[in-house]
Amino acid sequence: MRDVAVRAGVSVQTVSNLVNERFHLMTDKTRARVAQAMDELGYHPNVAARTLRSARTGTLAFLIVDEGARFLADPMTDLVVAGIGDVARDRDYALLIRAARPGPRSSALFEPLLGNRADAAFLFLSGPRELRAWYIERVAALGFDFVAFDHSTAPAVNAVGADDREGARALVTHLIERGHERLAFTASAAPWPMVELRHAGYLDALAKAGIVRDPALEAFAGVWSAASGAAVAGALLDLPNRPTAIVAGNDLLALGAIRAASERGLRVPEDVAVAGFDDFDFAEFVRPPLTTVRIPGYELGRAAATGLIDQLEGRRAPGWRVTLPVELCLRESA
Amino acid sequence: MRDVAVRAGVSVQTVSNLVNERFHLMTDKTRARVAQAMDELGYHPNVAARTLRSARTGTLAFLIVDEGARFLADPMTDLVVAGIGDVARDRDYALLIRAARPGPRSSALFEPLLGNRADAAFLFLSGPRELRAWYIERVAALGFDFVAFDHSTAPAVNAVGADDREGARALVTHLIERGHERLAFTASAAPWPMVELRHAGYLDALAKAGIVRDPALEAFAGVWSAASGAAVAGALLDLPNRPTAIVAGNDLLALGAIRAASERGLRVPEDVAVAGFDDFDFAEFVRPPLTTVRIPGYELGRAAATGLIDQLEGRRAPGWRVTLPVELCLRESA
DNA sequence: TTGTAAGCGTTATCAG
DNA sequence: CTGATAACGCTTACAA
Repeated sequence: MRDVAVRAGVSVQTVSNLVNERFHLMTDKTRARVAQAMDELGYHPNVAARTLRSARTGTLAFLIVDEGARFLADPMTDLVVAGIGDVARDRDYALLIRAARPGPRSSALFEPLLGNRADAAFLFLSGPRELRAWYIERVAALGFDFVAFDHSTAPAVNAVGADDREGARALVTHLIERGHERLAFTASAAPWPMVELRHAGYLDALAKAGIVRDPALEAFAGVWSAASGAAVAGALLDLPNRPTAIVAGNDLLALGAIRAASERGLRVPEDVAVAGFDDFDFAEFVRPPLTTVRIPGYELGRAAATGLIDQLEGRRAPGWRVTLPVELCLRESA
Repeated sequence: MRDVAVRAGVSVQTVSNLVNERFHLMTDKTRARVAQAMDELGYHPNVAARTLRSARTGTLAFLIVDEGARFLADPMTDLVVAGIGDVARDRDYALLIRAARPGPRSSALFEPLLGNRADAAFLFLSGPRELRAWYIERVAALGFDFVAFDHSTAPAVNAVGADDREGARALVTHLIERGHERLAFTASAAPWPMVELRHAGYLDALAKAGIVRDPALEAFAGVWSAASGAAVAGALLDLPNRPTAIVAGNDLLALGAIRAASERGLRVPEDVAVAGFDDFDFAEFVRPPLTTVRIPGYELGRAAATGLIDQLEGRRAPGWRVTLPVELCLRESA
């Protein structure tokens, strides 16, 4: 920066002013001269120095607690990150991604915040509810701005989520209206906030229809993959009194369930109905096309990023929440 | 850090030494005392200050040039990023993601590097070959360490890729052996290095079998989605002399092609064979199960990250390349 | 409108 | 082994 100042024959102060778009503090001529000098020298401001001085990084951290090693291989996670990424880019923020396992309580997840690498954070948490709560309390206690993708938090916490519970309710009610009475629910072993909501909605619908809940039909096992879904659904279908409908925690699991059914010579949806959640790109194109609940992951990411940046820039007061509607996609599988 | 030093009754220098694991520069007793002081004060090193002083960020940038707004919604991209992310985490690097559109040549993509936000970069480029080459030359000229996911580069450039060409050759040869002579090839409108290789392999196999290439059967249109794949494949299937096999640029496109076929009352694979690339999670579970070429995206990411970090840490000389084998997955669709 | 100088929290140098 | 001191490149008072 000093070089630029020298070359343009001004003070570093003026160069700094230009970089920070305080144009009213200089004549147009000066501005042009400095701009030219910056160009000629290929000058680029040093983010570290700026951060050190201003305690502002221009970076947002996406903090994820996930069981799997390949956490970014999950389609829903990706959709959310994509939404955040687009907004961040448009509003000139960088995005830093950091993952931790849902193991022992540790602040390692917050390194980007603690080390002054990021101004604020997105919390995408899985694991037991108390552990999630601990993370949220911790980051709040540290005084950072953040938003959680978790509606089961204190109202003061910024939160973004979809109406998974209502979606599950609608889906299961639909199945019940189609005459199903033995409805299974499957999800991964690792707890996720949205899955808890889906499960709650499932129970809501059963209760409302007066169907007694059968724990044998609720399986929380494996991971979020089609292969895992096939194994879990297979076990359910091998039950002496097998379910007539399987509500899978997401579309990948549903895909596995369809496979498990066909391996057993069962037709979908005639012998067993299968439904999923998320409406991933492939859902409409598999056979039979998947009945599912569309979760607007990309839009969730956008909403979270917009809210957080607004708050950082003083345009929104903390304590906001966003709940996005979901859409029941009735296709052929259920 | 000064607070810690005061509390422990040592100099800041000693604290710095501890933080940087130069344990031989202090007695065990000092070390314990400083560690305790750090703990009590909840001290955390400031990354900006360290970066400013040491010109090292501990951050790697993933730079992607992609047409789509939702660039992170692409499964292959995600797999690669997941592989990078895991290695980065294990070796204590943060990952910064930055995207740009393949529009006018601009250095905006390199902001993380130029602004000293990252030490090195992964280049995941799409777009016309000259544009990709321009980006690579540019970042090389700027003197940063980087690795490209692109084998069509000068040998001095670090590159990581899969053997897409050989995979395509094997796949198409298989189809030809099954008696197909009218083989279509589809891909998105936006060029990608790996797709160029797949297309080249397709042409290799045709040439070897003495089949004359028919440009009418090669469609580069739309985006990487099942819906887009259905449209493109549909057009091909409506041709007066329609192909008997469709080699889709990836599995999503293949899924769309299967849908397009079934909409036209064509059976897969009896009336038209369909094959894809990538072997996404769902490929094995759709109906009919997809014949595809497995591209080890996650492993590509790991290889790139491992190589780049090794190089940064002086354990590998620049100019390395990694080519990972692919696997032909013969299932029922072709 | 421009210039000067202090200081952000580290690390490196060099003397004790 | 420890302590003082000078950078790193920028922002921000405050002075001119």
